[in-house]
Amino acid sequence: MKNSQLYKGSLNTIIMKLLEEQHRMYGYEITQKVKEITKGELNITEGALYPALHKLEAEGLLDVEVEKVDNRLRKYYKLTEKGTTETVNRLAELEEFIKNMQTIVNPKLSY
Amino acid sequence: MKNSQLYKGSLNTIIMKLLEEQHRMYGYEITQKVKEITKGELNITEGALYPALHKLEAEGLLDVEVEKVDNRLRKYYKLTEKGTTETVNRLAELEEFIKNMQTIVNPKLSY
DNA sequence: CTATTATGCATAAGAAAATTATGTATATAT
DNA sequence: ATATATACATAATTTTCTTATGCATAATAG
Repeated sequence: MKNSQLYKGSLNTIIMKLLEEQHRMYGYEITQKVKEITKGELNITEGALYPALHKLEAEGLLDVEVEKVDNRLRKYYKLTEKGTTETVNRLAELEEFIKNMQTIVNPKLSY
Repeated sequence: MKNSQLYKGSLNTIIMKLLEEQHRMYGYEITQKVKEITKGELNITEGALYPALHKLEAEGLLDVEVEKVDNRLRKYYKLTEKGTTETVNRLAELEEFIKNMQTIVNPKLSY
Protein backbone atom coordinates (compact mmCIF):
# COMPACT_ATOMS: atom_id res chain seq x y z
CA MET A 1 0.00 0.00 0.00
CA LYS A 2 1.30 3.44 -0.82
CA ASN A 3 0.89 7.01 0.31
CA SER A 4 0.35 8.54 3.68
CA GLN A 5 1.17 5.55 5.92
CA LEU A 6 -2.22 6.04 7.53
CA TYR A 7 -3.35 3.12 5.40
CA LYS A 8 -0.95 0.84 7.22
CA GLY A 9 -3.08 -1.79 8.92
CA SER A 10 -6.19 -1.26 6.83
CA LEU A 11 -5.33 -3.47 3.85
CA ASN A 12 -6.98 -6.64 5.14
CA THR A 13 -10.19 -4.79 5.92
CA ILE A 14 -10.22 -3.21 2.46
CA ILE A 15 -9.75 -6.57 0.76
CA MET A 16 -12.48 -8.21 2.80
CA LYS A 17 -14.95 -5.40 2.27
CA LEU A 18 -14.44 -5.45 -1.49
CA LEU A 19 -14.87 -9.21 -1.60
CA GLU A 20 -18.05 -8.94 0.44
CA GLU A 21 -19.39 -6.52 -2.11
CA GLN A 22 -18.11 -8.04 -5.35
CA HIS A 23 -18.43 -11.69 -4.37
CA ARG A 24 -15.18 -12.62 -6.10
CA MET A 25 -12.14 -10.73 -7.31
CA TYR A 26 -8.57 -11.41 -8.37
CA GLY A 27 -5.55 -9.59 -7.06
CA TYR A 28 -4.89 -7.21 -9.90
CA GLU A 29 -8.58 -6.37 -10.04
CA ILE A 30 -8.47 -5.35 -6.39
CA THR A 31 -5.60 -2.93 -6.99
CA GLN A 32 -7.46 -1.36 -9.90
CA LYS A 33 -10.74 -1.15 -8.03
CA VAL A 34 -9.11 0.59 -5.08
CA LYS A 35 -7.28 2.99 -7.36
CA GLU A 36 -10.59 3.78 -9.06
CA ILE A 37 -12.71 4.36 -5.97
CA THR A 38 -10.04 6.50 -4.31
CA LYS A 39 -9.48 8.45 -7.52
CA GLY A 40 -5.87 7.36 -7.72
CA GLU A 41 -5.03 8.32 -4.15
CA LEU A 42 -4.49 4.82 -2.86
CA ASN A 43 -2.28 2.44 -4.76
CA ILE A 44 -1.95 -0.99 -3.26
CA THR A 45 1.47 -2.41 -4.00
CA GLU A 46 1.84 -5.99 -5.12
CA GLY A 47 4.36 -6.66 -2.38
CA ALA A 48 1.66 -5.87 0.14
CA LEU A 49 -1.34 -7.35 -1.64
CA TYR A 50 -0.25 -10.85 -2.54
CA PRO A 51 1.21 -11.80 0.84
CA ALA A 52 -1.97 -10.39 2.43
CA LEU A 53 -4.19 -12.54 0.22
CA HIS A 54 -2.11 -15.63 0.97
CA LYS A 55 -2.34 -14.98 4.66
CA LEU A 56 -6.10 -14.46 4.63
CA GLU A 57 -6.40 -17.70 2.70
CA ALA A 58 -4.16 -19.51 5.19
CA GLU A 59 -6.36 -18.22 7.99
CA GLY A 60 -9.39 -19.73 6.31
CA LEU A 61 -11.03 -16.40 5.58
CA LEU A 62 -10.67 -16.65 1.80
CA ASP A 63 -11.07 -19.37 -0.81
CA VAL A 64 -9.23 -19.29 -4.10
CA GLU A 65 -10.11 -20.51 -7.60
CA VAL A 66 -7.55 -20.42 -10.37
CA GLU A 67 -8.74 -19.62 -13.86
CA LYS A 68 -7.13 -18.91 -17.17
CA VAL A 69 -8.56 -15.94 -18.99
CA ASP A 70 -7.11 -14.81 -22.33
CA ASN A 71 -4.22 -17.14 -21.72
CA ARG A 72 -3.38 -15.29 -18.52
CA LEU A 73 -3.64 -16.69 -15.02
CA ARG A 74 -6.12 -15.29 -12.57
CA LYS A 75 -6.64 -16.26 -8.97
CA TYR A 76 -10.14 -15.44 -7.93
CA TYR A 77 -10.66 -14.98 -4.22
CA LYS A 78 -13.91 -15.04 -2.32
CA LEU A 79 -14.88 -14.96 1.33
CA THR A 80 -15.42 -18.22 3.15
CA GLU A 81 -18.26 -18.46 5.63
CA LYS A 82 -15.78 -17.72 8.39
CA GLY A 83 -14.48 -14.83 6.32
CA THR A 84 -17.95 -13.37 5.92
CA THR A 85 -18.53 -13.44 9.65
CA GLU A 86 -15.13 -11.92 10.30
CA THR A 87 -15.78 -9.17 7.76
CA VAL A 88 -18.74 -7.97 9.81
CA ASN A 89 -16.44 -7.61 12.82
CA ARG A 90 -13.71 -5.88 10.87
CA LEU A 91 -16.12 -3.37 9.39
CA ALA A 92 -17.51 -2.60 12.83
CA GLU A 93 -13.96 -2.01 14.04
CA LEU A 94 -13.28 0.20 11.04
CA GLU A 95 -16.34 2.33 11.74
CA GLU A 96 -15.27 2.72 15.37
CA PHE A 97 -11.79 3.63 14.22
CA ILE A 98 -13.08 6.23 11.81
CA LYS A 99 -15.35 7.67 14.48
CA ASN A 100 -12.48 7.91 16.94
CA MET A 101 -10.20 9.56 14.43
CA GLN A 102 -12.88 12.06 13.55
CA THR A 103 -13.32 12.87 17.21
CA ILE A 104 -9.61 13.50 17.46
CA VAL A 105 -9.49 15.66 14.35
CA ASN A 106 -12.63 17.56 15.13
CA PRO A 107 -13.37 17.34 18.85
CA LYS A 108 -16.09 19.96 18.76
CA LEU A 109 -18.37 17.84 16.59
CA SER A 110 -18.45 15.12 19.21
CA TYR A 111 -20.64 16.96 21.70
CA MET B 1 -1.03 1.83 20.44
CA LYS B 2 -3.44 -0.96 21.10
CA ASN B 3 -6.49 -2.54 19.58
CA SER B 4 -7.48 -3.22 16.04
CA GLN B 5 -4.19 -2.49 14.22
CA LEU B 6 -6.12 -0.05 12.08
CA TYR B 7 -4.45 2.61 14.19
CA LYS B 8 -1.06 1.61 12.83
CA GLY B 9 0.41 4.64 11.18
CA SER B 10 -1.88 7.14 12.82
CA LEU B 11 0.03 7.77 16.04
CA ASN B 12 2.15 10.63 14.71
CA THR B 13 -0.89 12.40 13.32
CA ILE B 14 -2.74 11.98 16.62
CA ILE B 15 0.16 13.42 18.59
CA MET B 16 0.55 16.38 16.27
CA LYS B 17 -3.15 17.17 16.22
CA LEU B 18 -3.36 17.14 20.01
CA LEU B 19 -0.33 19.38 20.29
CA GLU B 20 -1.81 21.78 17.78
CA GLU B 21 -4.91 21.99 19.93
CA GLN B 22 -3.42 22.00 23.41
CA HIS B 23 -0.26 23.95 22.64
CA ARG B 24 1.87 21.81 24.93
CA MET B 25 1.53 18.38 26.49
CA TYR B 26 3.68 15.75 28.13
CA GLY B 27 3.72 12.08 27.20
CA TYR B 28 1.59 10.65 29.95
CA GLU B 29 -0.92 13.42 29.43
CA ILE B 30 -1.26 12.45 25.77
CA THR B 31 -2.06 8.84 26.67
CA GLN B 32 -4.73 9.96 29.12
CA LYS B 33 -6.23 12.48 26.74
CA VAL B 34 -6.55 9.92 23.96
CA LYS B 35 -8.06 7.39 26.35
CA GLU B 36 -10.57 10.02 27.43
CA ILE B 37 -11.68 11.23 24.03
CA THR B 38 -12.00 7.70 22.63
CA LYS B 39 -13.87 6.56 25.75
CA GLY B 40 -11.20 4.03 26.58
CA GLU B 41 -11.13 2.46 23.15
CA LEU B 42 -7.67 3.61 22.20
CA ASN B 43 -4.82 3.10 24.60
CA ILE B 44 -1.47 4.36 23.44
CA THR B 45 1.29 2.18 24.82
CA GLU B 46 4.41 3.76 26.22
CA GLY B 47 6.56 1.59 23.97
CA ALA B 48 4.95 3.27 20.98
CA LEU B 49 4.54 6.78 22.35
CA TYR B 50 7.98 7.66 23.64
CA PRO B 51 9.95 6.52 20.60
CA ALA B 52 7.43 8.40 18.43
CA LEU B 53 7.93 11.61 20.42
CA HIS B 54 11.70 11.26 20.21
CA LYS B 55 11.52 10.74 16.47
CA LEU B 56 9.28 13.75 15.90
CA GLU B 57 11.69 15.82 17.97
CA ALA B 58 14.66 14.49 15.99
CA GLU B 59 12.87 15.48 12.79
CA GLY B 60 12.52 19.02 14.07
CA LEU B 61 8.74 18.87 14.33
CA LEU B 62 8.60 19.08 18.13
CA ASP B 63 10.41 21.04 20.81
CA VAL B 64 10.78 19.75 24.34
CA GLU B 65 10.94 21.49 27.72
CA VAL B 66 11.70 19.52 30.85
CA GLU B 67 9.95 20.52 34.05
CA LYS B 68 9.68 19.14 37.53
CA VAL B 69 6.14 19.09 38.92
CA ASP B 70 5.39 17.63 42.36
CA ASN B 71 8.89 16.24 42.38
CA ARG B 72 8.12 14.24 39.22
CA LEU B 73 9.71 14.80 35.84
CA ARG B 74 7.64 15.98 32.92
CA LYS B 75 8.73 16.51 29.35
CA TYR B 76 6.49 19.03 27.72
CA TYR B 77 6.33 18.86 23.95
CA LYS B 78 5.11 21.50 21.56
CA LEU B 79 5.07 21.92 17.80
CA THR B 80 7.90 23.82 16.15
CA GLU B 81 7.10 26.15 13.27
CA LYS B 82 7.99 23.36 10.90
CA GLY B 83 5.83 21.01 12.94
CA THR B 84 2.85 23.34 12.71
CA THR B 85 3.14 23.49 8.93
CA GLU B 86 3.54 19.74 8.72
CA THR B 87 0.49 19.23 10.95
CA VAL B 88 -1.68 20.99 8.40
CA ASN B 89 -0.50 18.53 5.75
CA ARG B 90 -0.97 15.51 7.98
CA LEU B 91 -4.50 16.53 8.90
CA ALA B 92 -5.37 17.04 5.26
CA GLU B 93 -4.03 13.56 4.57
CA LEU B 94 -6.06 12.19 7.46
CA GLU B 95 -9.25 13.71 6.16
CA GLU B 96 -8.58 12.27 2.72
CA PHE B 97 -7.84 8.92 4.29
CA ILE B 98 -11.08 8.96 6.28
CA LYS B 99 -13.02 9.98 3.21
CA ASN B 100 -11.47 7.19 1.15
CA MET B 101 -12.11 4.59 3.82
CA GLN B 102 -15.73 5.70 4.10
CA THR B 103 -16.10 5.38 0.35
CA ILE B 104 -14.77 1.85 0.57
CA VAL B 105 -17.03 0.92 3.46
CA ASN B 106 -20.09 2.58 2.09
CA PRO B 107 -19.69 3.10 -1.66
CA LYS B 108 -23.32 4.10 -2.18
CA LEU B 109 -22.93 7.28 -0.16
CA SER B 110 -20.26 8.56 -2.52
CA TYR B 111 -22.55 9.25 -5.44
C1' DC C 1 2.33 0.42 57.65
C1' DT C 2 2.90 -1.84 53.64
C1' DA C 3 1.43 -3.09 49.15
C1' DT C 4 -0.79 -1.75 45.07
C1' DT C 5 -2.05 1.73 41.77
C1' DA C 6 -1.14 6.00 39.49
C1' DT C 7 2.14 9.12 37.63
C1' DG C 8 6.16 9.75 34.59
C1' DC C 9 10.04 8.61 31.94
C1' DA C 10 12.85 5.09 28.93
C1' DT C 11 14.59 1.21 26.02
C1' DA C 12 15.33 -3.53 24.08
C1' DA C 13 13.56 -7.72 21.71
C1' DG C 14 10.43 -9.38 18.71
C1' DA C 15 6.35 -9.40 15.58
C1' DA C 16 3.53 -7.49 11.98
C1' DA C 17 2.79 -5.01 7.95
C1' DA C 18 4.36 -2.43 4.73
C1' DT C 19 7.98 -0.64 0.84
C1' DT C 20 11.26 -1.49 -2.55
C1' DA C 21 13.27 -4.28 -5.76
C1' DT C 22 13.19 -8.08 -8.33
C1' DG C 23 11.53 -12.02 -11.35
C1' DT C 24 8.45 -14.51 -14.73
C1' DA C 25 5.04 -14.41 -18.47
C1' DT C 26 1.47 -12.89 -21.95
C1' DA C 27 -1.15 -9.15 -24.49
C1' DT C 28 -1.63 -4.75 -26.46
C1' DA C 29 -0.39 -0.36 -28.14
C1' DT C 30 3.14 2.86 -30.12
C1' DA D 1 10.63 -3.37 -31.75
C1' DT D 2 9.71 -1.45 -27.44
C1' DA D 3 7.03 0.12 -23.83
C1' DT D 4 2.91 -0.39 -21.18
C1' DA D 5 -0.73 -3.16 -19.20
C1' DT D 6 -2.13 -7.41 -17.23
C1' DA D 7 -1.18 -11.05 -13.72
C1' DC D 8 1.21 -13.56 -10.52
C1' DA D 9 5.17 -14.08 -6.83
C1' DT D 10 8.90 -13.49 -3.32
C1' DA D 11 13.11 -11.73 -0.80
C1' DA D 12 15.42 -7.99 1.71
C1' DT D 13 14.72 -4.18 4.27
C1' DT D 14 12.23 -0.65 6.83
C1' DT D 15 8.62 1.17 9.67
C1' DT D 16 5.65 0.81 13.37
C1' DC D 17 3.92 -1.35 16.89
C1' DT D 18 3.52 -4.88 21.11
C1' DT D 19 5.42 -6.89 24.95
C1' DA D 20 8.42 -6.88 28.53
C1' DT D 21 11.34 -4.66 31.26
C1' DG D 22 13.53 -1.01 34.23
C1' DC D 23 13.77 3.16 37.29
C1' DA D 24 11.59 6.59 40.41
C1' DT D 25 8.04 9.29 43.22
C1' DA D 26 3.17 9.99 45.04
C1' DA D 27 -1.17 8.54 46.53
C1' DT D 28 -4.42 5.20 48.00
C1' DA D 29 -6.12 0.85 49.93
C1' DG D 30 -5.95 -3.03 52.87
